[in-house]
Amino acid sequence: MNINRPLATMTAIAEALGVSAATVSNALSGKGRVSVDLAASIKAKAEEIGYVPSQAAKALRTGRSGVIGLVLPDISNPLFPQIAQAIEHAASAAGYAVLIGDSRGQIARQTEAIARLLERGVDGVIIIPRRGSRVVDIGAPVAIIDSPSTPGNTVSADHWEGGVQMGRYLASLGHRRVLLIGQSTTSNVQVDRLGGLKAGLGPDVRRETLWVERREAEIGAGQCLGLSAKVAEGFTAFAASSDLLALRVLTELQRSGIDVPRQASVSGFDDLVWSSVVTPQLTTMRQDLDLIARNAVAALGIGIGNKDTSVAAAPMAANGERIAMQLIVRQSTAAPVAVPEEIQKREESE
Amino acid sequence: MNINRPLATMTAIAEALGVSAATVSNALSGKGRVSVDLAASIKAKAEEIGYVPSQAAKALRTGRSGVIGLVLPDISNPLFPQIAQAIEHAASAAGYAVLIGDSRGQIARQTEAIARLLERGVDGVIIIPRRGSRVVDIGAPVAIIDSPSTPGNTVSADHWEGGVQMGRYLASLGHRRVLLIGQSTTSNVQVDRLGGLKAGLGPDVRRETLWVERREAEIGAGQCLGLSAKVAEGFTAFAASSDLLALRVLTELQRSGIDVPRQASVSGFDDLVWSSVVTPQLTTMRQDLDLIARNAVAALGIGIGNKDTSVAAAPMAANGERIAMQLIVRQSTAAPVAVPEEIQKREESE
DNA sequence: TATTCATGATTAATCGTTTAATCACGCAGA
DNA sequence: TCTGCGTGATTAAACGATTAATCATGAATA
Repeated sequence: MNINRPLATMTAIAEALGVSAATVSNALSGKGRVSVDLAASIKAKAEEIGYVPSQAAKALRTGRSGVIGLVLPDISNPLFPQIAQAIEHAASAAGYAVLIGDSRGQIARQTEAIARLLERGVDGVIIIPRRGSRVVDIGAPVAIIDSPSTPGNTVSADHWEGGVQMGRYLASLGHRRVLLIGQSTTSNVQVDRLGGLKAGLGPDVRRETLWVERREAEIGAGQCLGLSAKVAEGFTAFAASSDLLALRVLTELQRSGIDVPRQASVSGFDDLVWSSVVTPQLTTMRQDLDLIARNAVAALGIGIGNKDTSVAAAPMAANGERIAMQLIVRQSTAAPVAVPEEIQKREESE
Repeated sequence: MNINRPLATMTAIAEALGVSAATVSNALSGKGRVSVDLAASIKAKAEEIGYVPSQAAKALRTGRSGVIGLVLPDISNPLFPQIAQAIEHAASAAGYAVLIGDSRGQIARQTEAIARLLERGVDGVIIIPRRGSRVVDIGAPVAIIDSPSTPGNTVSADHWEGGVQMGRYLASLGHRRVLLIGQSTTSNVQVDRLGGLKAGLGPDVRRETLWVERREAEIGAGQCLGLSAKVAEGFTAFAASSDLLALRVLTELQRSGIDVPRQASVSGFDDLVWSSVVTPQLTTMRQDLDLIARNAVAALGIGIGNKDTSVAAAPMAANGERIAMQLIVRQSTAAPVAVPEEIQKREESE
């Protein structure tokens, strides 16, 4: 395009204006002492020749790359696009670029992925750890987005409180028999969400918990979870710990000829992209990912500013910010139809 | 962790062994002339002190950052996780790191996102352009993953041929009345897929095309598409241009009390994560994203090797590799039930 | 007139690698 | 003995920005 692009350096500006490179640097950064008119003409010249600072040189000199790493051990996580977008946005607002760190779904490679990022000279790392895996000290600023109940967590949605909200909402609709559905008990996030749900539903609501991973160990993966039987038992609401699970629940119920939400309500968590395209649209809890991302980046920024990287992680781990979740009511939840008498009786006698 | 980490430089190795830094560089890169035993002891020392080359210094000196940018204009694309993972893997195998470029869903910001990546000194950019947006010459190596029918496309799945496969499969099941469902006519990918579907279904199959975006302009977003009416008309198969659309179709049909696949078959494209968790599991076409990613990175590698970046894009645009798609048959498709007589008659009379 | 001081700009070193150019040295051929 | 050459290593100059230290200049003060 332009032959002078590689020449668009500070020295080039300096030579063109007959000043020293240091002056150019000072003018552009506004740090040293430069007369206003010289600074103006330097900036004009920079603009004119299309000057773009060399990140490599800056990184070499300052020891900061202006890049942070983002590690998502479970990249198949459907929330990934939204998280990545939120982090990228927050990071670029803070002047950072984001490098992808992928551990290819294997927990063991999480450390390896982090190491690769560190070799690339990232100034810090944001990690969304896979279910319960611990992050070792890596000698660099780290922000962990997991769950408030995870030790070392830096910032995350308040999954418990989100569960409470959803639980209260379902109870307020009149549901008195709710099935809580989680994928795995090793996930702090899911445990929190279901725990919150129980608390929110209150003591007057009967509930049962279904852990899909455990059930699948018996019946085989991908099999029906036997939800229509639960409806027959009198369950009127199915609260899943994630939209993915909610989707599974929704389609299984529909397949069994159960009308959602008339005969059974279904709710999820995360507000994934498809939540609003399915019929009926899914009621769910949304995380404020933008806010979470901003906090994570901010926490990192503090750490990066720290000279001593080995202790930088300590002050950050202290905050453990928890971000409120937002209830998104759509079509998959409604008040239950009148409970059949025989079930109501049995329930009372129990 | 170790105070000597910042000291783990080439010069440190050189001093420790009493040789020059140049010799260390030669030994480690295997380029210059170094005696085998000296090289061995240099490598040993490097290992010992935990030497990690400074990417910044290397980038400054060589003019190559070893980083490529990945631009996904529509980051909410549910295929993003898989694409990102594939690209990251292919890139790291080729010695590159991947920087996220996000245009926040806005087509106009695509160029802006690319510019930001370029400022970061990326050696090349992989772009998955949003529906039909053109990529301007950016004076750096670019690989475009879109559709073979897009001018400038570098590598992509053979969406048309994938459509043909799916069409043949549906026809072979015995479907004679198929509804093709796409989101937007501005997407080359979707147009290709539906075009291939038509070709694959052959002349004996009656079909109609539903463009959701167009329909929603009339009925409003998120409304029912009136698919049960189509079933009543005699349509036995619904072939969507993406899994997201297929999911919408599936749930709408189920909501209407239509049994999938007994009364209607549903198929999608992309094999997204949820395809196998819904009930019934979705029949779909899978892209070989790993192969696509490898090709894209390879194409970039060629370009990066080129000194003259302004013409580097030219030889790459020439290949336009198309990667075969793979049919994943699951539960959402089956042979149609016998067609009701009156419909069959009407069809014949038309 | 001599001293101090603020201002504005320059010098030069530095970050860690790469690489072309150079050098020292021993050995074979003339 | 002198020249030429291959081998193994060194020198030194980049790459482009940052920054502490220095310097020149003129105005204000003693």
